[in-house]
Amino acid sequence: MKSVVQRTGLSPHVIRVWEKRYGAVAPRRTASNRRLYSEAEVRRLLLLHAATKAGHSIGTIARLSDEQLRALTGWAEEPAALPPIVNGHTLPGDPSAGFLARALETVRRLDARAFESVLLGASLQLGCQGLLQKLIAPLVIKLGDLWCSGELTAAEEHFASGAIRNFLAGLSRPFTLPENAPALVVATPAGQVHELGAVLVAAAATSHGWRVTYLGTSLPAVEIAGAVWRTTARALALSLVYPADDAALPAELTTLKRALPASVAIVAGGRAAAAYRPTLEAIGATLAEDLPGLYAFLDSVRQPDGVTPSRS
Amino acid sequence: MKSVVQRTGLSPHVIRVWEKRYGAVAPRRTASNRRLYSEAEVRRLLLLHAATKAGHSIGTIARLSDEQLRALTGWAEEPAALPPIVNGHTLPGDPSAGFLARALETVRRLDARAFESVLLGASLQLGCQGLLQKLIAPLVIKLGDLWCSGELTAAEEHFASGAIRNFLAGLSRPFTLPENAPALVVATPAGQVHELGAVLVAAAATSHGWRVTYLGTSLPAVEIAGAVWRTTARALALSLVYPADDAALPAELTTLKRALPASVAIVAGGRAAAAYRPTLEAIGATLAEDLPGLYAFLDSVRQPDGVTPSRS
DNA sequence: CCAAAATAGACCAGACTTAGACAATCGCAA
DNA sequence: TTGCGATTGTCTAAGTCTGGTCTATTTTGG
Repeated sequence: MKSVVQRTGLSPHVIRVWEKRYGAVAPRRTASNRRLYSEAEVRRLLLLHAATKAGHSIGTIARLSDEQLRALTGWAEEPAALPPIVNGHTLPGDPSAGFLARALETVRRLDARAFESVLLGASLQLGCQGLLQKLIAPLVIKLGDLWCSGELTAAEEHFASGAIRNFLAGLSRPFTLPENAPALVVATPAGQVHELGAVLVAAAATSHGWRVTYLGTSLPAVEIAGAVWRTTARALALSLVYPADDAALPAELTTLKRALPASVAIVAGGRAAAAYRPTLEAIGATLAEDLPGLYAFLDSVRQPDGVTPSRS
Repeated sequence: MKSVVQRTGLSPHVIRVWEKRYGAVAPRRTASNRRLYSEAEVRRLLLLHAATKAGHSIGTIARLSDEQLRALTGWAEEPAALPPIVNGHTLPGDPSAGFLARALETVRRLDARAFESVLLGASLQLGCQGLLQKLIAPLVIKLGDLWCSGELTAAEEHFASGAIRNFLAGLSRPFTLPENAPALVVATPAGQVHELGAVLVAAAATSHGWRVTYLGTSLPAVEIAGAVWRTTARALALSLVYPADDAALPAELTTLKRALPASVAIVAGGRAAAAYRPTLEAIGATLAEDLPGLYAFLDSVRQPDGVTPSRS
């Protein structure tokens, strides 16, 4: 099972040597003498790796308890288990370092692998929800800011878009949803060209137990409404990012409202959502400022027939 | 009944060995000792195939129950086994035709999970290359046709785009590229709004051992060129799908050519590529009609300077 | 008689295990 | 500063385990 253990970012040799010389871990063995690591041991190895990267020598920390290690590294929470398929490496060097800054730096370099590596490290350390709220959401906002002020090129923005999208797709895959999970349609109305917000919403809702139908950017109202009808969705999420002064959008939104089933709740978010507040209020949409706001909306809309097994 | 069992994508040898060594299945026998598989056993073999592809060793999972296997693979629903063909000899020509039809049907229903299920089943039976060449590529073309003729709504097109994109992202993730893999930039020039072709190219190139920087749709020439410079890419792939009569595109392409390093090879593909042939020839771009064409281009460009010394 | 399918066994590539050697690096004493 | 030992990561060699493939041979159905 060494290949699975590669998700610690350590080489097989190192893991064996740590076990033999310092008794850092004591994995079970199969009948044929192969090492079998428990989830807890994998996490312990991650902790040890982080601690050594932070400067502690392995010989002095190998026998410490998990609690002591956590205190040493400053890792707050048990890292959430990740999709076991990942084969990437390169842990976060500094537990305290800003993932945001490193993510931005990799975007600037257009280095997809390094970028994914940062996201992976963050997801290990922060957990799925933490990743979304503490890294992805701020990152999306930051990218939007930089793009608006011209400090980010279109290539960089597109690149980050695609990379985040792909990563979140992989993150959402392992979620097994109950058959009766409520359905949500995520889209951006015609004229809205930025995808990142919608992607973020889709991932958040999926991790929150919703069955998401993602439609992407710039769809006419009729199309969105049709999709809602066809998927019998309970709610519709709209991402409004740019432009913030589209004269045609209010009409689009009212058309959309008219074409929707009356029972469908609408939520809108994104940097430009506030700019369209009157129209949004007119069509009865909820405004979600941030991810907690989105979660609150989703919980309020989720009906009691589903038992809401929330994942965290 | 072994030929019918090929719909699991496994070789006859493997199926027999799994049965003999691990007791994975226990098919009934005819009077003359031939194996007779039930539908449930075929599905079980599919599950086992998926699980082994996901990295689990057959020896440890062969005795698990179907439920455990489903949990392991994350397949909520019954795997999309192949056409329910029975004794009728409908087999050899195109096992992919069935997948294509079913994929289209799930797109029509906007059912993301069913769609993924079809893609997953196809990837098992056809393999990675087969999936791309026999299902995804035709599917992309078909979707384009339907969209052009108005038989596909924008919502369906967007939905399929996103779903395929996500699936291919997951498919490419496990690839571990050598450090010196040649780099490729994939983009569509300004004005080109269809993403699917570019996504397909990106996945194909990744699976072919290239380090891909994916930039998405509708990027100005300067941006694309800048990305090529920064990633020190050896080649650039452009996807031209729609529109086929953009008057501004030739100028865009020549600008692009001028801004690129001279050593960078350009390849163009997509339904609209032929329409811009003169311009493409003028800038020295290769025209790739299909995936084999793309592979040929990639192989011809891959230089021997990185001979993979296998030691860094 | 031939194609297809069955069995038993050989075979091979790759991954894993152990033991030990080797090379950097660091701290500390002279 | 130099020298020396301890620490720590990496590498090699030889043997084992695992799992897919292949061959030889026999049986069956058309």
